[in-house]
Amino acid sequence: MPKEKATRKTKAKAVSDGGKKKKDPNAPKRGLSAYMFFANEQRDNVREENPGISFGQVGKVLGERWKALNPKQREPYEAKAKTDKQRYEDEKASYNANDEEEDEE
DNA sequence: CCACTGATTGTTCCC
DNA sequence: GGGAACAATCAGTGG
Repeated sequence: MPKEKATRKTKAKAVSDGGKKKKDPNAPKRGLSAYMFFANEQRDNVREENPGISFGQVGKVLGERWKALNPKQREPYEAKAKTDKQRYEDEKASYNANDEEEDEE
């Protein structure tokens, strides 16, 4: 097998009830992924080139196109993802700061 | 120290 | 509103 990530759709039910990776209290939801931004733009383009296609096809072609793109093409998307990540960092910072003390609300 | 795994995010589709 | 294929990503925990 080339590469089968058995680590997918984990949200199904990570650990039964062990409670190993306790979710963060404030959970600074990470920034979006490059794919998220890519989909935001391509979603329009893809649907335009494939009028009347179902989500199943859209999602698939979307992923294929994404990989079909060159690193330089993903640059703008990765750049956005990076920007979002920075936002996430800010949340993480506040989340960490809150951990110490500081009570705003 | 390194690896993995779990959690998250956004799109569209239909119920 | 949510679940599901599509991909990325990152932080925390374990050995």
